[in-house]
Amino acid sequence: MAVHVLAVLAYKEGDPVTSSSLASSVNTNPVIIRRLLLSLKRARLIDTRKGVGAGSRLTRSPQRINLAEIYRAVESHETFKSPANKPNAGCPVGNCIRKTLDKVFESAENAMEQDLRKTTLADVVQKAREACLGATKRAS
Amino acid sequence: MAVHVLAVLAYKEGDPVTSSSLASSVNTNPVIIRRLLLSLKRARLIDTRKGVGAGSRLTRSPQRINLAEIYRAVESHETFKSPANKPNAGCPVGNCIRKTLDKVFESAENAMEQDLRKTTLADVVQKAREACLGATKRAS
DNA sequence: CGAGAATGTAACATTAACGATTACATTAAA
DNA sequence: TTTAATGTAATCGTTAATGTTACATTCTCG
Repeated sequence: MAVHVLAVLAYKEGDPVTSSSLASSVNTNPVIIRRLLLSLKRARLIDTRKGVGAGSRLTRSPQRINLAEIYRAVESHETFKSPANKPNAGCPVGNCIRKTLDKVFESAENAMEQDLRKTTLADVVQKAREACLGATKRAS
Repeated sequence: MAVHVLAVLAYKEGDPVTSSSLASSVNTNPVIIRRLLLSLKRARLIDTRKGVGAGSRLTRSPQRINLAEIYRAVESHETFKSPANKPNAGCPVGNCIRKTLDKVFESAENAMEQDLRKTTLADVVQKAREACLGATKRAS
């Protein structure tokens, strides 16, 4: 969803967009969007202004924003959360496996982010546009 | 958690282990374990026998089981599920972005699995053992 | 062959996370 | 000063995951 929102912002190229219009684009509630925008603002991906005629816009050009940044801004980094369940102290494996797995998972998440880094927001917008044209042509 | 269970199985090298003892190792309920074991059995990673003195064991040596296989067996492949929310038809971006993002995420997930493939169950067990020794030494 | 021990599985309760909704104080531009 | 927008809190519903209980089934051993 975060990507969707940013894609709309990229589409509007610099014009400030309100959370209400973003919400209607994603078919959800403005408050949900605002919470999302807060995360994005914390990550300095967008810029928000308050007041009449206000809204949000990107701080950089879409070519310079990659999906890994968006992922980091939004996700809670708990794709692989070890369960809060403390393992049985009597188990010779349980006690020591946690840290080992954490390392492995961190590496896996890094690999994923590396891959996401290859795609920019501009790429997404452009490909979406192409897909759209294809669909229109097919429908006509 | 799945990895934890399999690590215990690897530790016991071939001896059948009951879901009850696995459950007490992970500090959870036998039924949870049994549900997990079903997934693992479907993926042909383990072999379960019923009846007295029964239990589960690995079908292959731990050197020949990598974490990507375990991930595939257990995870629902919805790490990035696009929200069921249908986008607003009026939004020029929303209509066409879905498929584009799905492709990107699939690629990212593949990257992650590639990374997981580098670690075998045997690696995990061995590293956990080392971590354990270190902890013991530090405590003594 | 029968008893006991284990799995397979269904039904249901509990919990946590997320989205949705409502409400309201705050801010800033016109 | 008015008004449109954000920031934020409180609450509710839904869904998924876990936990729990229960029971039929299956297998092995005596």
